[in-house]
Amino acid sequence: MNNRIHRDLQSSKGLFQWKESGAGDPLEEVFKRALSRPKIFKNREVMRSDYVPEKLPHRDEHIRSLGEILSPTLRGSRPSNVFIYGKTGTGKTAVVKYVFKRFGEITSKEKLPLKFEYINCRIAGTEYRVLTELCGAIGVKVPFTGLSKAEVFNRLRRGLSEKGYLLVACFDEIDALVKNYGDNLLYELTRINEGFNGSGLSIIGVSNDLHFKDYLDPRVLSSLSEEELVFHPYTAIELIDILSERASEAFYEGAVPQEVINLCAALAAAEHGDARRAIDLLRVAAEVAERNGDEKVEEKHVRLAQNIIERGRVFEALSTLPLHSKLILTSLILLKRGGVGDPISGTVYQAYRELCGLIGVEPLTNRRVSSLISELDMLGVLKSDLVNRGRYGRTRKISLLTPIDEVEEVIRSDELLSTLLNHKLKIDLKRNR
DNA sequence: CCTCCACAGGAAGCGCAGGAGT
DNA sequence: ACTCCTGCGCTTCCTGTGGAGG
Repeated sequence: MNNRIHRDLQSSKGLFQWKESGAGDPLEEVFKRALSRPKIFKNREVMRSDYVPEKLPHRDEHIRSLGEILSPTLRGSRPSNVFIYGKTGTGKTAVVKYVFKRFGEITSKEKLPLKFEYINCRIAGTEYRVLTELCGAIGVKVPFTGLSKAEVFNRLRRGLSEKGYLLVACFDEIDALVKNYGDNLLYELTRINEGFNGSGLSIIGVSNDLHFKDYLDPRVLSSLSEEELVFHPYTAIELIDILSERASEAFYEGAVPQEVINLCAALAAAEHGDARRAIDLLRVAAEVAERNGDEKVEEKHVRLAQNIIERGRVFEALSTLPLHSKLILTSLILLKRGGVGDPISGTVYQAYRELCGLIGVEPLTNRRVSSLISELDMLGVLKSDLVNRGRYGRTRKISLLTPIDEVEEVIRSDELLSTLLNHKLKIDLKRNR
C-alpha cells in the first residue's frame, strides 16, 4: 500500500518533468527550455478567477437590469436594495463587479458623491469586519479590533451623514454572514438610512443558496429584496462562447483548438454550468501543455487538468485542517485499514482518544469531536449518516467520501502523523498474525 | 406497548487573545 | 493600570430520539 502511494506521487510529479534530463547546470537547462518552449499563454491574467472581462457573454440582460436599478444614484437618489440569486459560476460576481466598474468610471468623471464597495462576506468573515470595510469605503478609519460593533456602526452612520456619500455595497456570499451571525446586522443596515436624504446605503445581496430567504426575518427580507435578479446556470453552448471569448485574449492563436474549448465547456456544463470551473479547467490544461513543452492544448491535457484540480482541491481542503481533525481522519484510516466497515462515532472517538494518548495530546471531548466530524462532513471529506440501531442506540455512521489513499497521502505529509500511522499499522499487523 | 441504548446536537458559558478607551 | 469589547475554540450540561428487544 505504501508502495502504491509512492508510485502515485512519482507519476504525478513525472507530469512536469522534462522528457530527457541533461547534465551540467540544472537551471541552465530550465532557462533554455523556458525560452525555447512554444508559447501558449499570451496573457495569463485573463484566465484568473477574479479577472473581470470587458465583455460578459449572455449576461447583457442582467447587466442592463442592474444598471437600471442603480441608475437613480446618478441623479442623487438612493436606489432600491437588490437581491441576486444564482448558483456558483453563473456570473453574479462578474456582473456586479462589471457594473460597479462602469458606474465608478462615470462617478469619477462627473465627480458624484458616490461610492461602490464590493465585500465578500465569507472572506470578511465576521460582522465586525464587514462593518469595518463599509467604513473604509467612505474613508472612515476604524481599528480592526477593540471597538464594540455598536460603535463601529455609529461611526459608519455618522460618516455617511457628514460626508454626504451614497454608498452602494455588494455583500457577496451574504448567506455565509447570516448563517453564522443571524440577520441582525442586515436589519440594522437596512434601517441606517432613516433620517438621511440623498446620502445613505443601498445593499446588493448576492447568494448562491437558493433557500437563503428562509433564514431571513420577513422585515429584513422585504426591505432587502425590493428588487430581485436570478442568474441561471450557463448552458454548454453559452460556456463555449465564454471560453472562446477568454481564450482569444489569453492564448496565442492556434494554441487552443476549438474542440478543447468544447470539451471544457461540456465537462463544466455537466457540473451545473459553472463558468469558473470551465475557465479553471482550460487554464490548468494550458499550463500542463506549456510545462510539457507541447505546442497546443489537447484533450489529454484537459483530462490531466481535471485530475490535478480534483487532487488539488482535496489536498488543500485537508492539509490546512487543525491537528484534531487530522487525528480524527487518522483514526478513520486506521479503522478502515483494520477492516472495520463504516465505523460509528463512538468507535471513532475511542480510536481518536487512543491516538491522542500515543502522541501525548490532551483529547477533546466527545461533543467537540462530534462538531469536528460535522465540519468534515460539510467539507465533503466524509459522510456521517444518522442511524438508529434500536436497543443499541442512535449514532452516526461515518464513511470517507474521499478515496482513502488520497486522505492518507495528505495525513502522511505531516511527519508526526505519518510516524503515528506507521506505528499503529505495524501493531495491527502483528495482532492479526 | 414500554424501555432504554448511545449517542446527536442545542444552549450557555469559560478562558484566552488582541485590541481600544479612559 | 484598569475596564470593556468581540471572536474563537472549547467544555459542561442538557434534552431529544427511533426502534430492537423485553
